[in-house]
Amino acid sequence: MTFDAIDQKLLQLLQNDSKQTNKELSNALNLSVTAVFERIKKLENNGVINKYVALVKKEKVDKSFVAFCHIKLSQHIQEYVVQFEKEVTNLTEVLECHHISGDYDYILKVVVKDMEAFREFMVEKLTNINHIGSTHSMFVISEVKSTTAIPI
Amino acid sequence: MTFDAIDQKLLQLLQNDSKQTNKELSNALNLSVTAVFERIKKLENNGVINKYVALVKKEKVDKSFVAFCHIKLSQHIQEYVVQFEKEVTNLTEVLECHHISGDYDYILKVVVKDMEAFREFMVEKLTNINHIGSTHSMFVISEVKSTTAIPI
DNA sequence: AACTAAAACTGAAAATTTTTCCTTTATGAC
DNA sequence: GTCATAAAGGAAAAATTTTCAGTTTTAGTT
Repeated sequence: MTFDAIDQKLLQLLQNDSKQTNKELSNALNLSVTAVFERIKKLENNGVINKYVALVKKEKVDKSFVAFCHIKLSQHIQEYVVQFEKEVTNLTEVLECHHISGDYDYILKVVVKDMEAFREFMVEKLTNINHIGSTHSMFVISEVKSTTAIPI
Repeated sequence: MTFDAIDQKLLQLLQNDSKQTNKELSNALNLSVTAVFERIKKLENNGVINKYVALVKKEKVDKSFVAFCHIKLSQHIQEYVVQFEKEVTNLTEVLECHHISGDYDYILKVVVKDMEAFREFMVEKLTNINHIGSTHSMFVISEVKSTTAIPI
């Protein structure tokens, strides 16, 4: 699909606050409520808007510790790759897993309570997955920026 | 604040789909609509729920290229740190910036159109920021898992 | 320039949801 | 048992979403 300037603005607004009413959006965009409604539905139907979610502040739910883990597989057999990706996806502590270029195969973003919980996660969950060759972890000292808003 | 099992379930539900009506949530939780409403308001007021956002599929807005950039500052003077963090925060292509332990000072998640756009981003924006010592980029080959839902 | 079809817009009405208000229930302290 | 507090439920009110019918705009064709 194709976006005009209004769609772009609308996506920006919704990426920052999806609880705005169509009336508020219609004011911001100088459109009628119905026009806003229809544009949003179109963006949803075309899969541009994927889902709507509540973002939880991790400190408030006692998950303040964030780490990035690099992982290398022992061998790059397809079977191993598929199994690793499946198992890592099932770990709720792993918010993100990306297959990347470079020295390591994957980078994971892991969220847990504290360093001790991270140790447990590594020992009991992550390294229990088969075919992991080596890992290298980096700990987040402070979160400088974190947004879900894709530039549009 | 303190969470009971219902709050936890509620947060899980809202982290996965914030567009569910209170009636749907009340069914899932075996509660009245009002009770759900009040629990949500409490979670919002206590800052547990930070915001509600629309998640956009990056492929649909022509931002399919994701890279992680490691950055080392030339010197760790506070002034340099503050300035770097401020400037990097203003770059819309940078969705995340974390100050981390390890060989590098920061890790960034960058979203752009393609490799060519990434090159431009590096040359014209990122390395224009003062006090950057060195960088090292890793490109995402495939996104194995990506969620905003913190385990609760 | 006039015509047509499609897309986008508008305002009003209908349907649904959110929010308020008041009553009831459960829990723990005295 | 009584009181105080917190959580829950139901019903009504307020607000929002969604539908609908009709109009305007746009783009392409003749």
